[in-house]
Parts: sequence; structure tokens; C-alpha cells
Amino acid sequence: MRLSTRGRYGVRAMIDMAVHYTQGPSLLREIAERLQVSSKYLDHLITSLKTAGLVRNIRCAHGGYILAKHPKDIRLTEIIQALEGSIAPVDCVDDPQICNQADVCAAHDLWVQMKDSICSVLESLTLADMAQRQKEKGDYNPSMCGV
Amino acid sequence: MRLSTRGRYGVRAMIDMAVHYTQGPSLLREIAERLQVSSKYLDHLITSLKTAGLVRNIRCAHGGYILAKHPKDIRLTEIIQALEGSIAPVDCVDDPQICNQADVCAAHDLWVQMKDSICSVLESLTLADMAQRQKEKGDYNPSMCGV
DNA sequence: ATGAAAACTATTATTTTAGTAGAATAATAA
DNA sequence: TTATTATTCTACTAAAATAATAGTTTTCAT
Repeated sequence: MRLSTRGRYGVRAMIDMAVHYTQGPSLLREIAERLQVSSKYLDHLITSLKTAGLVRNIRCAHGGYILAKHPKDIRLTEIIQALEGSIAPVDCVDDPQICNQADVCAAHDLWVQMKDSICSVLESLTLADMAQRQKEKGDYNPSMCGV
Repeated sequence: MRLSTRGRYGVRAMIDMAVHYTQGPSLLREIAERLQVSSKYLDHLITSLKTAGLVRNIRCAHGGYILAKHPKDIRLTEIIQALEGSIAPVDCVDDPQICNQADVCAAHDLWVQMKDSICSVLESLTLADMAQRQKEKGDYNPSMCGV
């Protein structure tokens, strides 16, 4: 049940963009620098976020990335979904037809419960909440973050 | 956030043993057969379950495996933990010291919330609950299960 | 026009996952 | 006691996913 670096870096990047939302777009390079992450790798992740309509870009000299919507209108569910594909721990949750025993399988119910519990957390939080939390916590220095 | 086959097969095996609890030990081969899973692979998983003290074995002709405790005394948390190592989506949840910014990181709080929500589901369920669910659902034919 | 940035495409090393194979060991029952 | 049948242990491996890197192409504000 681990989140891959896609999910981790991606969420951190989105929080970073939410924190800097009022200051206009950030260069990919700047975001990667603040996160202490390879900008070439973040390039891939931000493409997924763009495809999902969560970030906008300005593609030219002095361009960069900015959230496509106000932080309060972006829920964590959308972010994780864009990056990891699905929140379900097992495929049969999203698509019960792949297993013709799903309706008589006790384990299936458990997988559904697990997904629902995670979803309810992610659905209850917006990027605005995350940005505020981050600001309350004060001087976060991401360049010293090891994860 | 996918559960690997370790978690999936292992939980299904434990439910299977809970359903057959009153009938005494089952052969590894029988469990694997009912789950439609490689018995050689299940061998590895059941070793983890044994190490965690969740199953007992009888090692001889007509031996087999049986739950080490009554199904009502085994929570799903223990099973997933034995099989997957940890329930935390990110390492810094279980061990905040690996990241010296964990206490000022908004993402960290999110990872904690995610873990807690899954844990509360798994902690609220016992194998007895799962076995009963399975019995209520009726004639489950695991040999037709594709997941 | 041009320069700085995003965007795209391809490749790769590493790690994890999911399994297989076979020999060693244990305990019961004949 | 010995044969039988099962678990247990150790080693190996193929395939997939992960986590990047590299280089080229496209875009557009200035």
C-alpha cells in the first residue's frame, strides 16, 4: 500500500504551487529545486497533472506552471487519481466485471471499504487546506526534505 | 496504492482458513487449490503469516495449516501488516526521523491521515467478521475467481 | 527573429513482484 | 523403526514496474 514517487512528488508539487499561487507561475526548474527532485522526472509527473486539467502552463521564455483552478477547487482525490491512476487497492473494486465472483467474495467488500476510507479523506481535503496547513507550520525548507 | 498479490492472496487464504476453522487444518495444497493460486508461491506468504503468529502448522502426513487463534481474535490489521510490512503510504509516517522536515511538512500530515483511515477500517474487522460475511454470501466458488 | 522555457520521445538502470525448483526436515501411522 | 507425506528452507529467475536520464522539438512573449 505504498504511494510511489509519482504520488509523493506530485502532491508535494501541487502543494508547492498552491503556496505560491498568488505569486504567479513557477518554472518547472524552480518547483523541482524547492522539492529537491529531478526536474526531468517532475516533467513527466506535471504532464499527467496538466492532462488532468489541474495545472496550466505558459510555454515561452519566463513561462512556467500554475494551478489551473483556485486551490480551494482542487481536491486531493483528483491529484492522486491523476498521478496514480486509481485509488482502489485491487482492480476488481473499480471494475467488478474482471472477476465473476466479485459479488460473492468477502475480500472484495474489504477492498471496497479500504478504497472508500481513503477516498473520504482525499475528498474532504482541498489544496487550499493543504496550503494553509503548510503556511501555519511555518518555515518549511523543502531542500532539506529527504522524502 | 495497490495491494500486491502478497496482500491479496494472503487475506483470501486467511478468510479461507477462517471459513474452514471448525474443520481442522487444511493442506497448503488444498488452500492454494481453493484460491486458484500457486501453492509454491502461497508457501512464501504463509511463512510470513506463521512468523507473525497468525497460523499454526502440523508438519507431517495429513498435516496442514490452521489459524493460530480464534477468527474473532485476528484483526485484518495484523494480516496486512504481516504480509505487506506496513500500512503507511509513505515511510516517514512510521519513522518521521528519516525526514528532518516531517514536522513542518503538510504532505506528511496527509500521509498520516491516509494511514489512519485505512487502519481504522482494518482494525475494526476481525477474521470472524470476514468468515461470516463469506458464509452469508453463499456459494462462493473461488476456483472461478480471477483476482 | 530569438531565446528561454515547456513538451515530447526514447532509452535505461534498478528494484520489486511473482513466481519456480528442489532438497532438507519433521512427525505420524503402519 | 521406517515409509510416507507434508511442511520448510534456500536459491534462483523472468517479467513488470519504478525512477529516472538524455536529447530533440515546439511554443510564444519580448
